[in-house]
Amino acid sequence: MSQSLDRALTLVAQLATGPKTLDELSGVIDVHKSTALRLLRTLESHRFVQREGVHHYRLGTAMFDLANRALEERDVRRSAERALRDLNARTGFTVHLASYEADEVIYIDKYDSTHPVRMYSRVGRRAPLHCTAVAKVLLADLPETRLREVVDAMEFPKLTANTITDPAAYLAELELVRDRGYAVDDSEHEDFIHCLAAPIRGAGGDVLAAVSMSVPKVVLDFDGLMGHLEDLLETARAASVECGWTDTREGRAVRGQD
Amino acid sequence: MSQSLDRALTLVAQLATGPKTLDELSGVIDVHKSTALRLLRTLESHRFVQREGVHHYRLGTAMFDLANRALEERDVRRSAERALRDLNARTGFTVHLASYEADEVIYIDKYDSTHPVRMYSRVGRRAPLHCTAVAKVLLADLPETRLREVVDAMEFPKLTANTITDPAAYLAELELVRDRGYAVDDSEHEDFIHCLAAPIRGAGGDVLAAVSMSVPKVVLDFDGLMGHLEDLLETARAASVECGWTDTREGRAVRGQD
DNA sequence: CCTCCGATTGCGTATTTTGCAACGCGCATT
DNA sequence: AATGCGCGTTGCAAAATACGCAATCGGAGG
Repeated sequence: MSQSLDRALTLVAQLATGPKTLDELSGVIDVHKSTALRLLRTLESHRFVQREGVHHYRLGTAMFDLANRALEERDVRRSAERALRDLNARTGFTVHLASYEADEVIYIDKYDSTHPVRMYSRVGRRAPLHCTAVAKVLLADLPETRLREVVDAMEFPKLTANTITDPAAYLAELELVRDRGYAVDDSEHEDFIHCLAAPIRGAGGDVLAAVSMSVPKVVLDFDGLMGHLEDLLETARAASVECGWTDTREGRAVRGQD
Repeated sequence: MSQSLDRALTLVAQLATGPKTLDELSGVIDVHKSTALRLLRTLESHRFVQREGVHHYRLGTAMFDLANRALEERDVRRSAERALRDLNARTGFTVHLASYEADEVIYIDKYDSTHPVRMYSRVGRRAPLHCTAVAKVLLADLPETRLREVVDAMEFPKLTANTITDPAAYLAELELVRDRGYAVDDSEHEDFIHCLAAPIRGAGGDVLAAVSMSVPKVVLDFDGLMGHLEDLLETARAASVECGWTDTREGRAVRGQD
C-alpha cells in the first residue's frame, strides 16, 4: 500500500540476518542505490538501523528498545514471570511462555535450561502449529469454527517420526488436550526433545498463553517427563491466578465441561 | 528524508507505549486518518503492527522476532552468556550486559535478581552516561579525542545526592576506572541501588561490553557490595576469554599500563 | 600523484502519496 | 425497533514527494 514504507520494512527484515552493504540492500528491494540510501537514512534517524564501519548497515538499537518495551507491556508476561522463573529454577529445564496472536503462536518469554543440551528457540520466534505442545494448548481453546479455518490453512510437514501429519488426527489430539488440560509434544518437532505444555487462563477463564517445559530425551525419558506434569500444572495454575483467574468458576473454566 | 517512512516509524515508536486507536495515531503524526490507515496497513502486512480488537493497533510480532534475532547475532552476548548466568545464579543479584554503540550505552542482556527489590531496566534501554557503572567502563575505553567530544555533548542531570554533575569530575572518575579496571555507581543513578561494573575485552584487548551487578542498598551496604568485586572481575575475565581475549598480552590489556 | 570504487547530492519528472468527502457499519441511545 | 453517531474504509484528483539519473565527492590503493 505504501511503496517506500514497504521497501524500508523489507530492508529492515533483511538486516535482521546480519549487517549488509548499501549495494546488497538496494539489490534486495531492486531500486537505485540513492533510493536505498535515503530510506536507510530515515531509518537511521529513528535509530532503526545504524552504520557499522563505513560500508555496512545493521539493525539499530531502537528495534531492541521498542520490542522489549512492548514485550514488557504484555500483562501475561509480567504476571507469569514469577511462576515461570520458579519452575525453571526448580527443574533446571527450559521454560517457554507462548501466546496466540494474529494466527500464529509466538514465544513471548523464555527461561533457559541450565543443562548443556538445550532446545533452540528465541523470544519472538513463531512456533510451528502442528508439532509443538504450546500450539496445541493455544489452538485447543479456539472456537470450533475458527479452529476449522486455521487447521484448514495449516501445513503438516513431517519433522520427526512422531510428527502428526494428518488434520483429522490433529483435531483429535486437540480434543485430548482440551479434556486433559495439558499438551504433549512427544518428539514431534525435534527428535531429541519432548515437551509438556499447559494453559494459563485469565479472569474470563479463557486461555491467555501457554507455559511449556522442554526436556532433552537424553536427560529424561517420557515417563520422567510426565513425572513433572503436576509441577507444570501447578505453575500454570499459579500464573493463571496472577492473571486474575479464579478457580471457583462455573465448572467450564479449568478442566472442560465434564 | 522520506516522509511516509518517517511518519510510519513515528507510529511504531508510539505503539511501543501501548495499543492505540487510529485517531490517536493519526493525531500523533498529524495527518488524515486515511493516511495513517494506509501506513498501518503496510506495517501490518509486514507484521510490524497488528490489530487488537477492532479499534486498536499494537506492535506486531515481527518486531520481537527481528529484535531478538539481531540480539542473538551479537557475539558478545552469546559468548558472555554462560559467565553472566553463573554470576547471577551465584549471587542472586541483577546482572546486566551493556554495549556502547552509536554514541549510546544500551543494555543488551539482563539476568534478573531473585530478590524482591529490583532495579528497573530492560534490554534495549539506553543507560544514562554520567551515572551508571556500565557507561563509565565503556566510556573509559574510548580514545581521548572521541571521549572529549562525547563528554562535551553530555548532560549531567543530578539524579541523587551522589550524581556526578561536573564534566571534569567525570573525566577524573573515568581515569580512576581505567586504572582500577572496574567502575562503581555509588547510588548516583537511583538512591536505593548501587552497582559495580567491569569490562569484557575481545581478542584485540579493547572493551567490547561491560558486565554489571546491581544491588539494592537495603540488601548489601557499600562494603558488602565491594566484597563481590573479585567475583565480578572473575566473571568479566571468563567472558573476555570466551570473546577471544588472552591474558598474556603486552601488559596494557587488563589492568592499565602500570 | 593518480586512479578507481563506492557513497553522496542536485535536479527534473512522474509516480506515489495525500487529503477530501462520501459511504458503510456497528453500537448506543430514545 | 428505529435513528443517529462515531469510527473505519474507499475512490478520486491534485500535487507533493520519492525516484532514477548522472555528475561529484572522498577515500583507499597502486
